[in-house]
Amino acid sequence: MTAQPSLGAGFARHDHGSCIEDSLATAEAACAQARLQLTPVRRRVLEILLEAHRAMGAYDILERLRDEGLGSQPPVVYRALDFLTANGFAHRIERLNAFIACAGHKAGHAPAFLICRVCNRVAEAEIAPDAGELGRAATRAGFVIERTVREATGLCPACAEGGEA
Amino acid sequence: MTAQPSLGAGFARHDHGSCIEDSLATAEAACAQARLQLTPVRRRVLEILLEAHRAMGAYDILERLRDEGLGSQPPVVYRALDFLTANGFAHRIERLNAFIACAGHKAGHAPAFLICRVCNRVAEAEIAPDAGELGRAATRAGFVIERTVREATGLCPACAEGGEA
DNA sequence: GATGTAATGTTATATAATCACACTTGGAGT
DNA sequence: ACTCCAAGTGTGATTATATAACATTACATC
Repeated sequence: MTAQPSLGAGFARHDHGSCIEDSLATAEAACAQARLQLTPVRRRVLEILLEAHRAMGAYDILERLRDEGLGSQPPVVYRALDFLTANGFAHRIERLNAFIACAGHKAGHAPAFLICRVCNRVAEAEIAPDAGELGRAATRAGFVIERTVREATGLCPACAEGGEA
Repeated sequence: MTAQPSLGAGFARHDHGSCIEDSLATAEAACAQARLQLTPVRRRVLEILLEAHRAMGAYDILERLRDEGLGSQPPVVYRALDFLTANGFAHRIERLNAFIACAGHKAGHAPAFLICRVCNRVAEAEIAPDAGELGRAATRAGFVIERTVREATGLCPACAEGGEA
């Protein structure tokens, strides 16, 4: 879980600098709208996730915060991450016990993730909440879905092409 | 993660005693076939999972093993779980950091899970490997899927009916 | 019976997450 | 201005989950 420079969402290159600013601005607007407080710690954690543009472990983030004097104990980062994930600004990747900034932020969406096991980059894909066989299976079983986890591990285009494994 | 008596797969009642025996027999046959060793520890861990018939944490299982003198340190249970999951006899539920016996065991299947957040029971549903939007998203992105995680959290029929939350 | 491989035993440690409680701050009501 | 409350933060300790590293055993094969 080392921090490295990165390419983009969907494994495609894009204008990274502006995407950070845009996302932050969107988050700020959304918070103002919903009377949520994007406090310094919360804002900085989101920013760190946006800059990394890949999944980061809570303790990796904490290390950065510590360097910057913004907090030094685990609860600091976990509280910020709780806030960010609860409000859709970031997502938890269960498979990695890690977190990633939300790409796109449409309210109430059900994201799916493609995780490259080599370069560790993560792409986010939008998916209808109860779509697909998971939803059908739930209906069949009389199960009420509240949240879904859809994560695929494998090889991203770049890593699949180069020496894979 | 306390062990409790339970009902069944798919949240439906079924003959539990025989389902344990059947699954164990199937596992034994499969191991014999594939020249895999279903050693005492491995067999017992599978049995524990089958009896619980719900997701169990590794340390819950370890506690049982310890009581029975079958092993007392974490690596014991993790190695057994690695074996069982690698060979399709059990599955890891990422969302819960827990494990569950496989219901059905068809080779090379891609299971999905319905997890009740109240009673903690888990139902397993069979799903085509790259089916659905996750597969389509991967194709679009040029991503090679090796493994998928599909887990839905919510309310099982019984808990949805009674006082939910 | 020497050798190789798979499995197990055991100690220590790494990694992830939460609890519990004190403190600060900024607004609402008076 | 004062009190109160709620949200957020600081901090130390603890719990939960998982792996590393290395010694030992068990068994098959030659």
